[in-house]
Amino acid sequence: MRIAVASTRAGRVELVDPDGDLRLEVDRAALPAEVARLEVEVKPRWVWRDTGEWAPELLAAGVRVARCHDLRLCGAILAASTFVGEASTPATTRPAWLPQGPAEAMVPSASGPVPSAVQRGPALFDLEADPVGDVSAGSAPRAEEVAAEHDRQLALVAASSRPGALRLLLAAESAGALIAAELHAAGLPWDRRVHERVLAEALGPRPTPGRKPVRMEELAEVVRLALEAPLLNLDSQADLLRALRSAGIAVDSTARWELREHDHPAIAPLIAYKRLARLLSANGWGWLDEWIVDGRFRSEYVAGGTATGRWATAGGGALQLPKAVRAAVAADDGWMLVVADAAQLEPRVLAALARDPAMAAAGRGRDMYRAIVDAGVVATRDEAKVALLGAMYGATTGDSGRLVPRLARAYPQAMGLVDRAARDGEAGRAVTTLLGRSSPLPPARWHELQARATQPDATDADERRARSAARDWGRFTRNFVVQGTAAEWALCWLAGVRNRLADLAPRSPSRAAAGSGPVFARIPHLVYFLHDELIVHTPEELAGEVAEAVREAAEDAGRMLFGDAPVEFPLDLVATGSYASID
DNA sequence: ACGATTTGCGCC
DNA sequence: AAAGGGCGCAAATCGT
Repeated sequence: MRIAVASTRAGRVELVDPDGDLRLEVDRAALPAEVARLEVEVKPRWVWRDTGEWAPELLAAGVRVARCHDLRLCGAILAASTFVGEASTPATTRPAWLPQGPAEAMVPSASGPVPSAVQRGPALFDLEADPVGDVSAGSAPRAEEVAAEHDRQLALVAASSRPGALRLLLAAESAGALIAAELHAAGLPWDRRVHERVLAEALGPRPTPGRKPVRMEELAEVVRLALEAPLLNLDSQADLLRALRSAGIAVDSTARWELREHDHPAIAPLIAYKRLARLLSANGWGWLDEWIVDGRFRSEYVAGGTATGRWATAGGGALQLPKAVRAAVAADDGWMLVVADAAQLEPRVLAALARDPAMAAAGRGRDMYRAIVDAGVVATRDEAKVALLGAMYGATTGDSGRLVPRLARAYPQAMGLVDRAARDGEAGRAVTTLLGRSSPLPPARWHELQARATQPDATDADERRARSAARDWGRFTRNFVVQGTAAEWALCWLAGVRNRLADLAPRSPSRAAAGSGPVFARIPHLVYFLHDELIVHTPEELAGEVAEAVREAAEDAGRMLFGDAPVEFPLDLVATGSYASID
């Protein structure tokens, strides 16, 4: 059973089962209680325009739903998917109240979510996104319209070339939207004192506003002496670059990887300075004050926020937590963190996706890179890693590029798959993940470049530019199929973990997690997700069962995507008090 | 003065 | 070992 949810012009909420006779209208304040009742009585799939419009207030009121269909996210997938036939009639047009185009970010506003003004294309060099017209989401839909749009999307799936795959993808994507809201509501448990200790050890005591930490001042002075530039401001890269050059260090940028190549007494302290400056500006005391409230870090997760289906975040940088501060992620008293990540996920996904028997054999054990060495393809584990990453990212030069051909001989099917994806991209065609998420098409500017290169009066420079842009886009599509399919595996894993945790829930532990909000205070709950890694915060007596649930969900995900393909997806998994880095 | 762009770097 | 894919964020710099 499904229930369409929509707000009325009078600010009330309609709940409609379009296939039955359920039809309710309630005050917004009464919504959580009504949803909770229906969740118990009929356990429907909730159908709504945007999970972000509804889930937060439900969670704040202590109500969680099991399943939903997010029309915005699913509509974006279907609009782009090559699994969906071209024969779209006027009757299958997306409604005005759903944003057009793939995966625009929706930003909250007073009148409800609206699409952000800019539609960002992939961040590929200087290619600009297509200009986008009026993308106003229009007024809020009525429940009948929500249900009709759901019907339209289901019909597209049914008429597609791979209905089963798309159904799984849409379910996983919608589950992801719920989980994103739940991660925000629960928050990541954070020990401010541990974080402050990390900062003090690295930077010295917290400086007064406007001053730099003493460790940074000391290092800056060493650099100035070594460069004989007594007044140099290290924070100005232009000044810094000039100073480096007049000290005889031939660099084209102040980037660390380039600095590292040079031997000069200023280099080591400069790199140390930059490391501290980064820690201070990204995760220093200011960040603590802004983001840690009541012992929780509440980032906003953006499910489906990137072209490949990986998530993004808005604010707080939750997906870029430096290893140095992860020790501050600490379970509440009486609770534990179950930390799990999928080891070598992307190469395993490639092996399974391509059904490459030789690479799958390497992907059967715990260490795929070691297995590639044992198979005699390359000499060292490092080479195996670099070669495999190079194959997936499209490396052509350097050691990585040099090793790729050996990989191609050993694993022709796997390399064939990514090479084909690259050729499709170079030709301006979309590529598609296992479950049906398709890559965006290159922007108009890209096509102009290609067209110009074929003109009779095209210059060498025109051709060079066009070829370079084509190859850039080919590297994007090459990586897209692997990264996107890995994101699908991870989403299925995450959704599976969520479902299994819900089954563990009824037994309540003795101690409540005080900062986790009304829904999660007494039950194991997800608190973090990072592409191929997740954390569950759990009462300690349930940690063993949670770990088992996480493992089972990973096995399920492998089967759901790849059936009996002989590739394993082993987890690195620990139950611990803190997320302190172990490697 | 202020918004947009660039640079550098954190994560996967 | 090399500088290949996807992101977000902060600060400096550029452009108006």
